[in-house]
Amino acid sequence: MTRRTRVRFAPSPTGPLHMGGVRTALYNYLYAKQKGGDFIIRIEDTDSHRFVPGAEQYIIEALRWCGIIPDEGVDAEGHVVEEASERHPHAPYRQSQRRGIYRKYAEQLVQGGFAYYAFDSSESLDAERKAAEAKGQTFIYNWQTRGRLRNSLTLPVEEVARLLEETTDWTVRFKMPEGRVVEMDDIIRGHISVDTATLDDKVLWKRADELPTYHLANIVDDHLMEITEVIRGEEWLPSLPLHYLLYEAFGWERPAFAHLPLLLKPVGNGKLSKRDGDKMGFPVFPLRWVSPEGETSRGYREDGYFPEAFVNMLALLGWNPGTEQEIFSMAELIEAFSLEKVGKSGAKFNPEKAKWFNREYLRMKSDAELAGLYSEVLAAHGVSAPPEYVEKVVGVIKDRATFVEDFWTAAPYLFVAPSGFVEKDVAKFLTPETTPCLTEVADWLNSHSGPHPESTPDIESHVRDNGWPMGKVMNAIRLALTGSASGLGIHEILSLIGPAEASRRISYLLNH
RNA sequence: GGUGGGUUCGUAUAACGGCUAGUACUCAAGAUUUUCAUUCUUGCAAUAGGAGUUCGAUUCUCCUACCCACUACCA
Repeated sequence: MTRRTRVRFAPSPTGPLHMGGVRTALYNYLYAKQKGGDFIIRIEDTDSHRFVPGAEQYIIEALRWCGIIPDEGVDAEGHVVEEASERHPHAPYRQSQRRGIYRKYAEQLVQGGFAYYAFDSSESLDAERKAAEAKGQTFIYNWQTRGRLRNSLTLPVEEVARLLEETTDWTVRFKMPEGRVVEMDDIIRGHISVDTATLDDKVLWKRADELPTYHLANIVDDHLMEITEVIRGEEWLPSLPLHYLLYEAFGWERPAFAHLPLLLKPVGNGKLSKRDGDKMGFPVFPLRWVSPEGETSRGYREDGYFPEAFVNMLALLGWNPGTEQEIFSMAELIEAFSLEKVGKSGAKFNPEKAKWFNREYLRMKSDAELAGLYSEVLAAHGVSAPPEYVEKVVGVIKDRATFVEDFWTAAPYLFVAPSGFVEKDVAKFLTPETTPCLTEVADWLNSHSGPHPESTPDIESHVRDNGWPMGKVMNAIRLALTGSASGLGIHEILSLIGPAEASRRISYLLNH
């Protein structure tokens, strides 16, 4: 009998979730949905020192914006569930609120001889590290050193009992075996083997704050929450042997593992970091983030990206369908996704491609939907216009935009008369040759502004019939209508703003 | 330093061990257009290096180089 697929995204609320984290969540989500299983959110806040207020809410909101909705762990209002219910049987989903359950598992490991109590102070361990460093070596708390350190393996039983009772800065450490090769399998990377002699005795539980470290909490909760596949970032690969050993020590069936490649910065080397975005002018976060210190980082949402485009772009960063299809709805992603086709190497994020995706999605949207979005932008610029008019405008300028905001920057003149003119273009097109033509056109347009608004005067034919130089006159007219010699077709502009307004603008330019 | 992972055009990627190494983004050129943009066409551009296995290697093995991650009482 096969178990129901259950995967989890387990972020640590130490700051905003960056796009790499979103991708990890997305892959988990796609996998779960494809298998008809559950996608669970668990908050791994076992480090009280690094807790950042607002981060947890940010993470949930960011996922929600992307359309990544958890089945379990977060309620309909976007709050992390604290009380168990049928839908959320494993509550609470915040590890800090589960602290009571980890200690017994740590004790169980000690009883079984898989772990031990360590009483070394952080100061003494720091001193060990410094001493080793001075000799050009690295201090490792493991089979080589644990025998001379202060722990339940070296201290008398009574002393251990006393310290356990009377002191509060001790920890439980995993007793990493010294001579074993752990054979592991990764869905993406295949077979991996590691010699435990090179590994250290990781801290599993801290008496000081009565909290587990990531490793223990992770394994215990994944087991308790019946997780079937662990899909996480590549940075966890080095601790996979420990996790294998932990499952073994508990005697639990372990989930399958898949370690995702990292997201790299667009230029140079190294993983994508918060600073790259600020430096190179693209967001690394899904949503804008204002740190408790007041520092602001931009977000894809606020930069005008559609969540579908952002998700689509992210999905293809490290995964491909094996076909040449590039545009995928969430439903199509769920259908096509497979961990086997996830790449092994880190992916450099390309901001240009992200824009391309947004442009594609913008074009797929209906004029009506876009008009609704554009109206908000217009309002922000202090402009209001009838919805029918905005929709017509959108239809005309859709192809020149990547973001909704571009509708405005590409053609503000469809709503407001140009307040100034590009001097270079004025010098080039407002010449003794074109001026009389403009004067004539202004009058001609006025004569067409009256009773029949349905038909737009054919200005091109008019210019041709008069035998004027087409390019020069048309550009002079465009200059009058838009403020510069580049932009939409004259006829299109005319059909939108009307002959009367066009005539007015031409007169204005002539008096300029 | 140690351990692990990785390496196909600038970027993302495709290629049962078998066509001239394909596609998309970017870039360049041309066509179309009253301008700009769009659109269309064309082009530039890659298997990190070296051995080995094989009739044949981008693909499998080994070595080297480079890149990345981890090496905390952080996740």
